[in-house]
Amino acid sequence: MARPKIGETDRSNSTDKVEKILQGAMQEFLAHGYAATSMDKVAEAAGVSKATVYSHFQDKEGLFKALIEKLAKKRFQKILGTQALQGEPYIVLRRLAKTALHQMIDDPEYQSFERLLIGESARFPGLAQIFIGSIAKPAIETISKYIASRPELNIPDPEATARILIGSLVHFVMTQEIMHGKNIMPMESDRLIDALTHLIINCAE
Amino acid sequence: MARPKIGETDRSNSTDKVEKILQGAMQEFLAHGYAATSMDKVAEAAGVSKATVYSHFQDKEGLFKALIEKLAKKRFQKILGTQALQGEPYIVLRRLAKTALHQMIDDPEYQSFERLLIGESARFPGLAQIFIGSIAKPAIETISKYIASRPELNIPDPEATARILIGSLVHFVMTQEIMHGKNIMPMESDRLIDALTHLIINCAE
DNA sequence: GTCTATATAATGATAGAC
DNA sequence: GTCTATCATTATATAGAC
Repeated sequence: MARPKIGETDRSNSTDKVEKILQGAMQEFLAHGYAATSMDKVAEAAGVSKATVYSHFQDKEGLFKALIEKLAKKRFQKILGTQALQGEPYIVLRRLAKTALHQMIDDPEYQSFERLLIGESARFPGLAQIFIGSIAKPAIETISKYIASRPELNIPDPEATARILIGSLVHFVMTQEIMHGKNIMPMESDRLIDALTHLIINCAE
Repeated sequence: MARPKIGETDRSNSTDKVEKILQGAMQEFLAHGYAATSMDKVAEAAGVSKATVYSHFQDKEGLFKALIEKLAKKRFQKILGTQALQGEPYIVLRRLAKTALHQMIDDPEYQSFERLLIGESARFPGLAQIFIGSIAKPAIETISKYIASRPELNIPDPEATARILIGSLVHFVMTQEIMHGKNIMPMESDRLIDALTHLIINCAE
């Protein structure tokens, strides 16, 4: 709604529409990007009229920002819901890499989200930064702390090494899936995982 | 260059227009993306009329594809023009990483190109594949061969390791520059280079 | 080959009925 | 709050003059 008042009891009717609009917006923006998505299509996908969309969101840009922030929060929950990082590095790092890789590969929504954020990162730098701050940064910090907690790994810069780990995985999904390179330069994901764990673990020896 | 046709007069004028159109298209598409770029703006940026644009390119999609293919070729030249990979791994890998990283960081056109290709990789999968085949694949192959040529590195899977190297560098530029994360999670590029060379070199010991 | 002018369609956003 | 109907603008693409 346009002006929420303090202490106002939410009308569930209205909240439902907002949710439907965000659902429709997600479908359209993720499929076609920002500029190629029309408010008519959003309204149609949401099952409401266009005027209703404009009664809940100021304009196209406002709707887009609200959607991206919602999706970033959702991803944040999904990723931080992974298993706690503790135990033998060989086990933990392999499981971490395998889990993260397959979560990205098996999730078309994640891939569309990446396309959208990167594609619009010039027009909406603040939204890309929300993604960085709420997803990439905590992920790197978590891994960095784990690496630092295992002195037997003998890694002088845990944070930089965490970036190498994450960067390798994300870029693998970027080339193979998001940019459709898996038929042009195929590689089993296990080979990447093996090579990564080899680099990180065997360095200590 | 252009194929000379019998009886054609004034062909250099026409070729000039094509070049001007592609220049204008580059400026607009790189700045605003595919959908948000109008043929009017392309014509204006190129200094020609819109009808002239349509006389040389079938439609917006055709112009876009021609531009991306041209840019991919240009990048291909630019990247393969790097120094030959031979010599001591510590020297070669550090120089490679440093050069590649700064070429990407100091090149806004590259960053816009990445935004464009990834953002449009759902609508134009073939164009993303051209990029993969003409840039990412040869780069990985070159590094892979170098790694394989140095058995003292003791790396069991050179190709997967080459992907880790490239992936770390590209993803670093992706988060820091393209997605504007350098103020949110800052890191000196030298730290990444140090950590990478540490992982790859010290593993052999 | 290149231009000006225009046809046709779609877009973001709003007015007013209920 | 939600809808239908509509406005003003802008888009892709083309016709016809020179």
